[in-house]
Amino acid sequence: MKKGEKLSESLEDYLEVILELETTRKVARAKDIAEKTGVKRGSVTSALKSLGEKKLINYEPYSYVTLTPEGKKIAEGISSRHSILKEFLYKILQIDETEAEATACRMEHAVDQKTLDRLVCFFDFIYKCPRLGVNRLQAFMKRCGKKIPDPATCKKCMDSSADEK
Amino acid sequence: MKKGEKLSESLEDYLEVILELETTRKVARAKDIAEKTGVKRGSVTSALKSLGEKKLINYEPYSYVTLTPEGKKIAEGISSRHSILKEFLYKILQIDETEAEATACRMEHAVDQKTLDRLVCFFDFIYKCPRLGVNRLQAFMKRCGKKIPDPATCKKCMDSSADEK
DNA sequence: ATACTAAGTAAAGTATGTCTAACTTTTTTT
DNA sequence: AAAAAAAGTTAGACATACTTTACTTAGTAT
Repeated sequence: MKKGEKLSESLEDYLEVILELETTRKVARAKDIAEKTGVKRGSVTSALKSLGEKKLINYEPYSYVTLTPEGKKIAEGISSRHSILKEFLYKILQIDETEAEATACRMEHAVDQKTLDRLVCFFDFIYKCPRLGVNRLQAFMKRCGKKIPDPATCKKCMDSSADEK
Repeated sequence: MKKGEKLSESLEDYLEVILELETTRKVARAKDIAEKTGVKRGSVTSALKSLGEKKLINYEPYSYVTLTPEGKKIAEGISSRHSILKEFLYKILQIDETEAEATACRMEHAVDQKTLDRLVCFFDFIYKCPRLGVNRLQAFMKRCGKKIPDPATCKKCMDSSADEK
């Protein structure tokens, strides 16, 4: 698996699921992979063969699979993308958790490393800038679309202490 | 084209490009579509047939194509997703324009309407909240990863007027 | 230990979406 | 108006990724 070649979204999903299963149940079995990814068992076999050829998993027919170091690195990368995106959707945009989860799943294949780095940096600002106050943003997002603060509200807010709710 | 069925990423891309060509050159021709999408002419023909069957474009062999009202609605939706995502990447995360463009292209197929609505709402806060001051956030993002403000800097910022650079 | 059941695999079929190469239609040039 | 060029189409091939059905292997229970 050369660095230049990039995995299909489908194979990325398999790796992510395998990592999750390895973590929660020690080993990943085809049946569980099928359930988690929502595909049939037969499809899993093909995917595992493909991942095995790419040296991303240790695959022996009729046995459970484990990630190779290379595969694990990739899986962890995807998982990290997922978490960061979900955090943005859930914590910043205040989208409900289930939906945030699903959208993060779709987005995780589309973002590159730079965007993620920037997102993390962005979180840093949002969470730490005392002038902003993350609660203030979150409160605004929660009533998103309902009403935009009028100038008077803004003035009041400006005069208040930064750390308050 | 029922509301429930959703287009493949590929077909979404074609619609988006067709809209763009209709806008900039009045009509969309297969050759231009091929260039914009980066596929060969033969592939475009197949895609156009498929879009034609779905009543999203008016397709007659050997003629240029136009979007049906339904197709236009979808294309505009995708285009809007693209713009909003690009704005987030470019204006907020301060990713350079070319890269923001490319990433938005990949992400536009993954986000749903709710996420977009929230993003727009989020922009509203970021741009309008005088306490935050969008310039402050942008300045922070520009030097992203270089250094995080120390408490002293924060204090100084808190004491300064909100609208300053 | 054998028979049963659950899990895994294999093969054949479907659907997308791409390419190439040959062919047809349209447009342009002369 | 005929020839040449450009644009569009068709057909066959390939890759991915999925399903279904039938078969094989592994694990469990008696």
